[in-house]
Amino acid sequence: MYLNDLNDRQKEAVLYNDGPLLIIAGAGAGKTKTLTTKIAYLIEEMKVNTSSILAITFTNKAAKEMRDRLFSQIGILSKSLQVSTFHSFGLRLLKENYNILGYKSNFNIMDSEDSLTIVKRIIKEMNLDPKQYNAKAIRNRISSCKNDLITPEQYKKYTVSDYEEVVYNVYVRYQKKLFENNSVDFDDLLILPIKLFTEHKDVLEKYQELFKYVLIDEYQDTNEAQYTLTKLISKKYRNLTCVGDDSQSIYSFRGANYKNILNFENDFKDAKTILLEQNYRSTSTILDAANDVIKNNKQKKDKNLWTNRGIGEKIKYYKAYNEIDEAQFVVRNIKELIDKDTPYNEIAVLYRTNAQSRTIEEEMLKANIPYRVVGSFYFYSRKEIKDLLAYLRLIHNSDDNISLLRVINTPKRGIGLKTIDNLTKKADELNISLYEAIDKGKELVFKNIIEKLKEESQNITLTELIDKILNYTGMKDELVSEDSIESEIRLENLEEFKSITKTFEEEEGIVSLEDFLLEISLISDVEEYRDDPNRVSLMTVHSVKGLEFSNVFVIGMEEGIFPHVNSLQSNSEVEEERRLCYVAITRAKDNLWLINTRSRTLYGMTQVNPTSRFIDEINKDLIDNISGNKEKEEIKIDIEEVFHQEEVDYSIGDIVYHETFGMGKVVNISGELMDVAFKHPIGIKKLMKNHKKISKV
DNA sequence: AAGGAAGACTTTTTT
DNA sequence: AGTCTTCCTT
Repeated sequence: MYLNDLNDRQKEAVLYNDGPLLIIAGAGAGKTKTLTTKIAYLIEEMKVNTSSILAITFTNKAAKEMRDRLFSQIGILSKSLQVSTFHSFGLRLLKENYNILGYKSNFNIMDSEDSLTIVKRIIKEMNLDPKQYNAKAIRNRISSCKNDLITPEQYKKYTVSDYEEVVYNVYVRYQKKLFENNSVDFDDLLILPIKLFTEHKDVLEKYQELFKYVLIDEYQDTNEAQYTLTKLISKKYRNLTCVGDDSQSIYSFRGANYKNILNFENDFKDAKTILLEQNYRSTSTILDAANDVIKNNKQKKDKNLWTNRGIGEKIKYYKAYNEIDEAQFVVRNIKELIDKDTPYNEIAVLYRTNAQSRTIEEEMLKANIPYRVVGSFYFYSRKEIKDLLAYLRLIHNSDDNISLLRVINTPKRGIGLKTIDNLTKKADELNISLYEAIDKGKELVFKNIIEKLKEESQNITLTELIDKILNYTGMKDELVSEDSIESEIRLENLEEFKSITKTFEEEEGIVSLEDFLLEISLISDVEEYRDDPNRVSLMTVHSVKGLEFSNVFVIGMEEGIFPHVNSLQSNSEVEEERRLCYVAITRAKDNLWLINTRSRTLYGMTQVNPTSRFIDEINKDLIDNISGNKEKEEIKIDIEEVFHQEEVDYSIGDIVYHETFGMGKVVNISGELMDVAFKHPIGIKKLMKNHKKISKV
């Protein structure tokens, strides 16, 4: 039976079911396979009820992957398993217990963009200088607090500066506002269940009894809130299996703490640990390169990954002239692969930042290669989609002030700032929602449209409702009459959205607006609905985790891109970038290309970046340089061209001269970078200390 | 209140 | 570079 497909270690992991178990699994060591086999074993051999099993992954993609595998292993039975991300599990708990927590059944989930809007409004309301108090920074801070389970009151105890005092006040208002809007944010999906469990022991016990077996994937990426939730739910039966790899921890910016792995044995004294070290994915060349890179990290648990797949091809390194050349090189090579009948879904292009996808996309379009950009921000963040969603939300929950403000004048209805001001005042006075406050004028016309939609929504499907929204609100007319290429794309996107709701309806039977809105807010990636394998994948290194491809191109292997500039100041952040690089390399089964450019235009500035340190860390014998034979020398020359030979020592207050920006003053120094203040309109610039363009005066 | 122009601002990663 | 903001004119 299926156990025969496993190696001894994996088998051991499947068969051990007496208490806490930690599986440390290197990349490609059959982590997911082990987990799914374990679940199959629990169900088929140990006769555990499917509803007693809780399997948690980190991303939707990973959850889908696990569901698919389980389906092929145990068939239809897998459909009744709870396999979800932490956030969607939190959502389930919230749906089942919202009243205990004081929410109404039609609560809604705010995404991070909505959160930002709220923070911006609060900053305005408090009459703060938005330059001094950056909304994004404050939102991130609030989010970190929440993920670390720090309440506003606890935060207040540690405030030392005026700035933090302000953050505290914003935090308090933010929470209040969310609650008033009957809304929760992403972080609440973790925090509220914890609150529920700690304040209502009976509820906790119910769920502990329900989920006798808990399995967590990508354990290295759990943050404090997730860890606490895990501990709470598995405390009674202690059948907790965590799988992870500290070398692949790449979410510390979200509060993930890979030390949760290192601490597992402390937290669960009788825990058993099993190491999976055989890699089934990559050639030894690729694996050696990955090991070469990761061994430069000081913080890690020692593992010895090995493979018997043979040496395979060398890693191909190419230094392009610029980012267009880089993209053309990639496309050229993809074409060659396709000519050799390589399936599209065995090819991936990986990059550090989303902004890099654009050039590749353009070249792919030109070359007529079908591709998909996997990742967030692609679809759901489009204006027309967000507008439509806001209408849906407003129909479902008219207390949702944020959505109302978004669409009350979209398309234009002649409702301006003044009207909204009056409305806000009235709503504040009477302590009612903006929607309720409407009783006259053009805004009443708007309200009537919503009322009509509300009424009609009772008897029609979601897809039909969307059609009505597009018609009644004038969204469609506006786009049709605009008659531009842009408006056409927007219309297409709306059609696409309808096909999503249709799929939703077909898969789930009839879907309520409520269920749809909650589900959709946790899914950032429209690709999850399209299952077309005949396309090349373009994605960030973060979103590729857990996937594998026969052929992998990693672009932008430059200092400042990968590792990213913002990480260069701190050792621990560079180590995280290195883990990220490790993830990128280990996605490749057979062929790996590492690519960078001599010069790159990004965000409107052309920069010349040195080759990524990660390339230098790889043993040269593993790499075949195909940029022409001048390679490494040339890279050296590049560095000499751009940087001073010797370190120049700066201190704050020094006057410097920059060839482009002129005279400036050093205002801050951190590591290899410094902030230099130049005259208006240049302002403060972050610069590399020993760049040739700068000299000390 | 709307539309357009100029100016400012941001540019890591995800649920 | 592209997007978002703000200000000015109509």
